[in-house]
Parts: sequence; C-alpha cells; structure tokens
Amino acid sequence: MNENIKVPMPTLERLSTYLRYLQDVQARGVHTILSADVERDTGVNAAQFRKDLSFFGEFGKPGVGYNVLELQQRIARILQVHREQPVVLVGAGNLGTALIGYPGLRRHGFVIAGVFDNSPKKIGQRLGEMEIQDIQYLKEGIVKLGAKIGILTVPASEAQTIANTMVEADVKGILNFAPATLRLPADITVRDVYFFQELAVLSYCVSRAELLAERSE
Amino acid sequence: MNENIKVPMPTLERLSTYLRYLQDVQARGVHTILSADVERDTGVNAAQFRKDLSFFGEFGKPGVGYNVLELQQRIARILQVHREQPVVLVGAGNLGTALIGYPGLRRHGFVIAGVFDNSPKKIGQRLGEMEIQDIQYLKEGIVKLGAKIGILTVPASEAQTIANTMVEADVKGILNFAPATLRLPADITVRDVYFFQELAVLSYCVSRAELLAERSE
DNA sequence: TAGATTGTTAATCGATTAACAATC
DNA sequence: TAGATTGTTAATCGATTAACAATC
Repeated sequence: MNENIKVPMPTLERLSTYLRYLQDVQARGVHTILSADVERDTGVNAAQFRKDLSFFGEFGKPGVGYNVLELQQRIARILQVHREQPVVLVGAGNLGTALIGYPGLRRHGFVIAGVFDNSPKKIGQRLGEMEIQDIQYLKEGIVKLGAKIGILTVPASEAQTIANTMVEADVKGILNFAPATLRLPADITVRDVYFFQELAVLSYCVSRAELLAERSE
Repeated sequence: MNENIKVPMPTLERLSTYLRYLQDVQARGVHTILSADVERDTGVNAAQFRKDLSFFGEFGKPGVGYNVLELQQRIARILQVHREQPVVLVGAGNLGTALIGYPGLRRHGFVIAGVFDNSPKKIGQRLGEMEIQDIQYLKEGIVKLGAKIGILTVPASEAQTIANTMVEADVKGILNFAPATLRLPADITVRDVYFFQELAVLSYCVSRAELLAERSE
C-alpha cells in the first residue's frame, strides 16, 4: 500500500459493491469470507477483489480469508460512510422528492440536511421533515450546514449556475441528475446519473440481441 | 466499419452524450460541427469521438466536419431511440413514481406502457395516465405490451424474482435500481443504477480532497 | 489547387487477471 | 508441518489518444 497512490475509479466503484455484499453475508451470520466467495457471489474476479483492497492496506489472513465485520468497517471508513454526513439537495421536483423519501440514503449515512428550489410555489412547503428553502439562500445554507456533497435535480438549463454556487459554498462533490455537462474546477468531483443514457444503452443492446436472434433462425 | 464488431461499452455510453450535445447545438441553430467542437464542449477527446463513430460507419466529410441533423438522426437510429418504445416498470414506490413523472423519458422515445406492484393498497390506483396492475399478471402484461425493456424499482429482496419473470416474458434489457446483483442469462443486458455507490464515490473523493487541502496548509 | 478535417492505424496508457511467493 | 489463501508481481487485455494518409 502507498498513501499517495491514485486509486482507479473502477476500484472505487467496486468498494460499495463489496460493502453491500459484506452486509448481505453478515446478515446471513457468516463471519469469514474468501476472495473466491466474492467472485462466486458478485461476479467480481477474485484477484480483482484482492487487488482493489491492496490499494488501501492488508485486510485478510493468508490461508484463512477475511473477517466480515472488520472488512466491512474498514471499507465503510475508507468511503467515509461510517458516520452521518450532511448533503444538500437542489431541485424539489419529482426526482428530488423521490430521493428525499428514499430511506436507503440515510441508512448509508447520507443525511439530506437541506432542500432548495426556485419555485415560489414550493418555497416554504414542507417535504418530509424539511422545509423547502429559497434557492437565493443556497450559498449561506450550504455553508451553515457544512455540506460538502450536493445533489442536483434541476433542469439542465439551471444546472451549471447552481453547481457554481455550490462550489462557492465549498461543496467538493456533486451528484448530477441534470442532463448537462458541468464545467467545474478540477478538484471538484462530479458523478453524472443520466437515465436516458442507461436506457439508450439498453435499447441498443436489445435491438442488437434481436438482430442476432433473427439471424440464427 | 464492420457489421459484426463488438462495440466497447464506453463507446456506447458516449453515444447518448453525443446525441445530447447535437440536440444542444441544433437548438442553437448550428448546422455543422467538427470533432474539435465536441472536445471543447463535452470534454470527450476529438480522436475518441471519431473513433467511436467509426464503429458504425462514416459520418463526416474530411475538411468540412459533420452535419448536425444527419449525425443526430443516425445516432438516434443506432440507439433505436428514433421511435417510441414500450417499457414496463415494476415497483410503484417513490422512485418508480418519479420516473413515471419524468418527462425526459417519453421525450426520448421511452414510453412507460405498464406499471406493476404487489401492494394491494397500490393495485388499481391511478398513476399518471396509468393504472397500477397486480404483479401477478406481470408476465402476461409484458407479453401483451411487447416490452423488451423493464425498469426495476423494487426492494432488493424481490429484484431477482421479478427479473426472472421479466426474462420469461422476453424482456432483453433491465434497468435495475434495486441494490442487488441480478443473476440472469448472458444474453440479457442489465444496467445497474445505484445511488449509494455514486454518493460513496463522492464521499471518498471529498474526504481525500480535504486531506490534501489540509496537508498543503 | 491548397487548406482543413476526417477515418484509421499505431503507440500509449491503464485496468484486469493469471501466477506465485509470502504467510497464516 | 502441510494445506490453503492472501498480497503482489508480471502478463494480458482493452481502451484512449496521437499521428497521418485519405479525402473533401
């Protein structure tokens, strides 16, 4: 392991898969797992799993395997999901509302601590336990909450401006649901979730599968 | 170009980015673009863009560039999003409801043609223009609609069973929002959308950025 | 034609996986 | 100790990008 090594993004993405898997096996009362188990149950190659972990230290015992609870706790700590973390959400439309109502986020340590919108109709209304705030106060609001992560569920046309405000308020990571390419400083991490892209990929693969099926008839 | 060549997944994923970009520039009244424009505006390397397209044929004129409208139409056709396509949704919870209310999907050709749930409370209720149907009739429903794409917004514990039913009904692609690893035949395409993973990656990157910031203080 | 940009080949880069020495 | 599995190195595989001949 090396403190300063750059961790590949695919490795980072797999960490949460491992975490989920560890929670599953723990719920089943299993205390020790092997990298071979991970491969069998998640589809991730066993060497891949060991290599991924090696970026962060040593986690297993040769000849024995991995302690489920310990591995779980250490991965949670690496991802900083071992404690609650305030997150700000901008855009109280359908999707934003769904995310607030999604219990999975809080269960994983992400607390939506503030909700903002620009619609006079929505401002002041309650949404779950929160009151929708005027986007005009976004910057102060984020600073006060100390949120370093923002969720963007606004129309594409507003995404860049709001993202800029978030960055001014010292947000360092943005989960972007708006179908827009955000231009932000290099030290800001952006994750795009783009439903149309997912469906378009499916659409391509499905049509290709049908083509191949026809051909073999 | 070669009819039988396997298109890399990253290429496929970028196609919808290109499509979005082309719609943007078309709305601005631009008729021709260069691969260099794509790089400037989307961040995708110009050679990457040209290489991606080369899997599907020739699209531009050397010395001139690409016709926006033509390129748009041809990519839409490759992705099979040039015409409406029925999609079935299972799980009428918060997220499912949000997706049904999301106008972006229909605008891109994906019509949610059937909604299913297992909750007696929900079955029979209206949701948008549709009535929530009993999941018991899922298989027949999918066959009747002719849906080849399914959206799964159910709890993880039910995901595998429902996915199996979808496949029995000849669904070929599944957009899976359930935090579960689906085990399906190799010819079925699955795209996982996993919010916690996205947030966990952000969480890691944010904490790392803060670490580096502290060190340089 | 001269200038410009494509499509494609070749070089580079990075991620995955196989193999094995270290170690429990 | 013998057997088993890890952590890590080396080999493979695939994707990105630079370079350039083809072509408008």
